[in-house]
Amino acid sequence: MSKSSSSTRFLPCGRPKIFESRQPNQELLEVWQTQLKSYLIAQGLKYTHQRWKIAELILLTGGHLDAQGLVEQVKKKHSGIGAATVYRSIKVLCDASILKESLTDANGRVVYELYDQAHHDHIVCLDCDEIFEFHDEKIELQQSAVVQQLDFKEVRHRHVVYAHCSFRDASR
Amino acid sequence: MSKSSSSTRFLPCGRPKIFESRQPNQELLEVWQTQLKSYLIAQGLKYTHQRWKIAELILLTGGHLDAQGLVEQVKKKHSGIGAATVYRSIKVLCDASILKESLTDANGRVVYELYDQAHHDHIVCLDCDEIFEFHDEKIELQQSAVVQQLDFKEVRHRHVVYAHCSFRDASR
DNA sequence: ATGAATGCAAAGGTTTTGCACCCCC
DNA sequence: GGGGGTGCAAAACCTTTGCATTCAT
Repeated sequence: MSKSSSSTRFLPCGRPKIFESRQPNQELLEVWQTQLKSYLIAQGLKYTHQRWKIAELILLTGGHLDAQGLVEQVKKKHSGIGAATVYRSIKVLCDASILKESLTDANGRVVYELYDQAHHDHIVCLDCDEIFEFHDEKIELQQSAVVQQLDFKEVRHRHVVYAHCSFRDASR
Repeated sequence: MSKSSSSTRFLPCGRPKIFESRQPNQELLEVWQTQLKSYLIAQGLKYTHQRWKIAELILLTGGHLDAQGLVEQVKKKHSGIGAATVYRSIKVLCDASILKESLTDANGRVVYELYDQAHHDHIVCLDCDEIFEFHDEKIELQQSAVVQQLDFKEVRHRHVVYAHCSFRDASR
């Protein structure tokens, strides 16, 4: 199907780009579209062109975006859609379990990502701002133990490591 | 010295208040004042009344404050000091290793805390917004291992658990 | 048809910046 | 005395809100 992945690509920090951003195929897009429609109908809300275009853009991007970044992307591809609609849609998409807040980036902005993923934590590359995911069961278990011992009931957590990339060109 | 700690106090969520906020004594305040002066001199910057008053207020509060909260506290106690100076001072105090960003609270605001502390992570109580600290060596070690294995060099991390308090009044 | 959603613009809230004046060294 | 620091106000940003209009059902 693809003919382009033979040569290795690199991130700005020099790291080989191993993980391609998720590129949902048409089928998957339709699954999500159905999910959005169902949610909206169930809530007595309306399935609008704008809501789907915004969701689609997020799904196709597949990565990590802050609200402002999303506004810009939307403006670029769908100049008719206003910023207010993007902000309002972010909330709807979070409620619809299509989007979720994932972390606060190095600039203090909330970053959103697709909801449709197993829990993971993040590493923010300080050299190229790329966001990587990791999941470690030992950490999760130990965290649960600690929180429980302090008599809390966890709702959610954010574990973000800000780090330099070992691949960074040493001359820089 | 104190005559007040005989009766247990409670946080808004119902949890007994075990940890009193650090109340630096005069001696400690002077240590910090010296540290600030040294830093400023070393950088060719100036030790001003405002910078010290802001630092002192943070030190006396001892807790977790966001920028806006600090502006309000400063306005309350030192009405002559403007908001711009507070924002500018936060940066200076972070550079001087007196303050550091510690976490993002439940409202998405950056919370600052005293730098002069061993590393720890945080639990944000969703019932009363109080911020608790924890430190767990197993988690730290495992995190280092994971990050290293992915070829990153950690600069800092933030591990925040948002949780409900088991002490919360069940009737609420 | 009708109530929700949208786009626009205005308002809100927070943080930064420009500039004249002030004060620490 | 001179250069950084401060206060004020304005600007810059990001996000939310009000309202007339449009659109999905």
